[in-house]
Amino acid sequence: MAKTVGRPPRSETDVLEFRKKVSRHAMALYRDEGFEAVSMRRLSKAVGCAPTTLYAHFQGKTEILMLLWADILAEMTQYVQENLKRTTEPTERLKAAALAFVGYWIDHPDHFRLVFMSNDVGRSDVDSFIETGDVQGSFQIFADLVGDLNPKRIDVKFRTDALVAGMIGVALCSITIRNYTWPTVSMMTGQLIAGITAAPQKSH
Amino acid sequence: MAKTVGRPPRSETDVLEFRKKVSRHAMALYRDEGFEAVSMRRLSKAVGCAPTTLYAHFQGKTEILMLLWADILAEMTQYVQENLKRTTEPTERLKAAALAFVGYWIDHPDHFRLVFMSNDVGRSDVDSFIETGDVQGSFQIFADLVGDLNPKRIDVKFRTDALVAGMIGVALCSITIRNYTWPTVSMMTGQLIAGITAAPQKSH
DNA sequence: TAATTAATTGATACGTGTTCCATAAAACTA
DNA sequence: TAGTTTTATGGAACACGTATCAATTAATTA
Repeated sequence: MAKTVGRPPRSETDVLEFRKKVSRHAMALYRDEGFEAVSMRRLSKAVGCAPTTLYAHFQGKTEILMLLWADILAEMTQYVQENLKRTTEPTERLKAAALAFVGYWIDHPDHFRLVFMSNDVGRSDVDSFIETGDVQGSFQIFADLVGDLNPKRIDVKFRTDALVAGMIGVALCSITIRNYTWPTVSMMTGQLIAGITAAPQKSH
Repeated sequence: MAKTVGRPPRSETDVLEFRKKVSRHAMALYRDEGFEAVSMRRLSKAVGCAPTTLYAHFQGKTEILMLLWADILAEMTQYVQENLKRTTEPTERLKAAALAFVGYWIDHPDHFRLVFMSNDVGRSDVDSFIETGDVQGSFQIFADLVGDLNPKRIDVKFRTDALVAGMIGVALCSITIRNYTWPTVSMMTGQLIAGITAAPQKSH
């Protein structure tokens, strides 16, 4: 850790600054011209650096795409909260939140594909991202709502996780298998929530 | 429809034969060397035709990949049925089936990615495939099990679809978000099934 | 056999993610 | 200033999906 001869490594702030810059341009490209527009070559041109430089700062394209996740999840979270204020009854609030959650993804299928269907996600990438507060925060709403629903607060985390996974599945099916006549989102989320309010399972 | 001069179009059997041939080689490539190995150039080499010929027979790579779906779904269906025979009690049978379903995908994440996470699926492709009996048959098991569970046979289709979507979501989350400590598959599927056995929802 | 129509081929092209490597620039210490 | 170390750059390369288009082969009827 002693001072060494030569050019010092990138300062912490420099690294963050560059990543933020890339994030901004990637988001602009994605927003303005869609998913296919955000390629390494085009992105590097927008940022003003060489394509290879991106690989010096990121492990690959996936790590860059994850920068967009935070924005999308934030937008989704806000949408859910907006459609939440209507009622105060716990079950109705949870129902409204679930409907908004699934509805958001169905209304923005490209966002869903970007976040949940990027095929080549290396495990380590996702891991580090999940530990960021962004994701946890996005799903904390549902933990709160489930907690309100179940005052005894038994298995709140487990039940919330199962609900979230189920909702993601409903969105996935509705988005990718369009021709099949799925039940309404309302019915499917209703059934998911019914699973939560059911009697506690016997542990085994 | 009158006889015309010149070379006639491909006969029905020729078309089917070629598609079957491509299917076999694609499956072999995928089984032996993994997903990345099945590329248009390599596949055409294996089949013994020019790469462009594949585009004369198929709309694109996605349509070829869907040939693999049938095999995978058949394998999955068989696995579910094998893990089904143990018990005769309806709820336990459904639980075992759900566990096997999700377990299969978790044990074969590459297959899951291939079937449910191929990103560029054109809608028409999927539509035509879904109408094939293969898919319907793969999920008919669950419709039967749900039917057995609920003798009154109310909303069997709706409840089954919601269950399937939920299970796919559980698999998706467990596969792609590895670092997060999800509840056990048993707990999550148990909650999904609890949603089915719950009292009928009020229609609205 | 000659004419005609469909199927197939080969070549070429574009943009893609990614990697390697040699070189240049930058930023620091001695 | 000279030396050293890191970062950035440019260029090339590889295989990929996909498209176009002219040339060729094949199969049929007149």
